[in-house]
Amino acid sequence: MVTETVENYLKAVETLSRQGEVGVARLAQELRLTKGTVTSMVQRLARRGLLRAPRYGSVSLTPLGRRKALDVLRRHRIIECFLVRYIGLDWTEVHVEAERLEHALSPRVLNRLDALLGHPSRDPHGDPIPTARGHLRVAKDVPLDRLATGARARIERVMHQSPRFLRTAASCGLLPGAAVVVMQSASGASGVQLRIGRRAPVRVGRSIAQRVMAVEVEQPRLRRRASRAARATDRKVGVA
Amino acid sequence: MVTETVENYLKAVETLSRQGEVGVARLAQELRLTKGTVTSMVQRLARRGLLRAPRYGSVSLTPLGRRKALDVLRRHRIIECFLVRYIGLDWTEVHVEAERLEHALSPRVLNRLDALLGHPSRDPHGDPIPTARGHLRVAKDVPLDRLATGARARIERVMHQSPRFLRTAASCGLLPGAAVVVMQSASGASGVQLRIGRRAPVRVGRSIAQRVMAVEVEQPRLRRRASRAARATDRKVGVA
DNA sequence: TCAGTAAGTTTGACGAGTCAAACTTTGGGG
DNA sequence: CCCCAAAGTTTGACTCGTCAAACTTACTGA
Ligand SMILES: [Mn+2]
Ligand SMILES: [Mn+2]
Ligand SMILES: [Mn+2]
Ligand SMILES: [Mn+2]
Repeated sequence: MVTETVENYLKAVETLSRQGEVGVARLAQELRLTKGTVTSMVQRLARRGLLRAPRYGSVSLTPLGRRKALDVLRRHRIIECFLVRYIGLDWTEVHVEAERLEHALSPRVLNRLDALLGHPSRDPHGDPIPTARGHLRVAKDVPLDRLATGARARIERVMHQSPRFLRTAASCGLLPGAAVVVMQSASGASGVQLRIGRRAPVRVGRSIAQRVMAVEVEQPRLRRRASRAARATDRKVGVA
Repeated sequence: MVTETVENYLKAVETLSRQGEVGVARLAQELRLTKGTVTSMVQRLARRGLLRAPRYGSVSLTPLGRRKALDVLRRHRIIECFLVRYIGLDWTEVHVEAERLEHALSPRVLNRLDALLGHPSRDPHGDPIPTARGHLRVAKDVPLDRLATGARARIERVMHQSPRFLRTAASCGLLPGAAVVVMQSASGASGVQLRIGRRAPVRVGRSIAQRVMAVEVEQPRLRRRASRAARATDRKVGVA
């Protein structure tokens, strides 16, 4: 039986592994546990065939483990969509709620929810939702601080789940779907200067710019409508 | 911290205590655990001030324990309403789903859900929903096998959660809100003969009649509209 | 009245999940 | 090349929730 705890470990390995090696220390930090605890748990999961855990090496998911991790991730993100759309929660707060509900949702209910939402492909933060068959689309977006001066781009996702961070991002219009123009690209520690939508240009610090992902837009002068999701969120957050 | 396990114990004590003494054996049966396990758990909960557990006596809830039990029950029943109304699950199946979700719902989400549903006072089985302040209305309904011949009544609730049982009840029209006339009252083991709605009279066995609760209707000839809940359920179950 | 049975308790054991603290390995800077 | 801090592991202990099996108490009905 896969407990809530096990699901959380697997999900953590999956998400951390998208940004480099997954060490015990990193996992321990993510899960807010001690290193010793993580070492022993990781060894047990390896014995169960869910992880590979070479001694002193980087932890990785087996196909089975990955499958289960993506199942959890799918539940998590579909729940987030649902909480925003039907329950009326703010996108800055849904993460914690989903963190608990993701373990209590039967396949039945999940499927109904998915259908009710029209089979969404992204959650409110712009993160892709794994398919029911366990496939996760790889995003080819880039953090704002890698964009060159003059680039035009569309915000794809806002990484990092803390409400503090998300509120800050939202307050300057950095929401999935928003259009941005880079007035002055990031250099040193000074951050990046942006025009977001039709707002006055603002300077965005490195720590934020690193965590907001965007894709460059090819046809900049062609006026595009913001996506439905972006407009809905705008209303919710009170963006003009 | 109140774990899922503890919540289940408290809820079980609360519901069982409405039908007599709550002994360890009865609790063990309800929770599908051994007597020994229940004894020790019940003693721990007593130490925590949630239960009273006199040696060899009947278990009961302290005010604190009762409060927590009713909170869980409230969550359970609101979730059931939600699953029927928004997710489209059948009333015969919502119980198991709610059994897991009831432990994962934050007060925030619960309140939104409650509002979304228009603050329902009963769940799909007709069971009353405790208020947010922890008050549970006492029902003065009576099982079908206590009704006299000629009595006219309205079904209030169908006790017992097994899908098998609920499907059987539904198949002969015994749903909350349905109108019944007692053609022949229960006697011996023979069950009761009923006219349910406008259907042809049927004989309902004791085991069923004992678990379907009804209230006598004063003005039998005054044609009353079925409650909204009853009609919704009728559609779902395919009742004419 | 008292024997048999149902109800309740105790005991000893276990797996999951966790921590603190001591210990070992690894890898990069001097 | 070597040292040492960071990363990883081990050890010993603890709580929670559970079981099986032996034991004790209470009640019922003959
Ligand atoms: Mn979680
Ligand atoms: Mn998300
Ligand atoms: Mn439950
Ligand atoms: Mn119910």
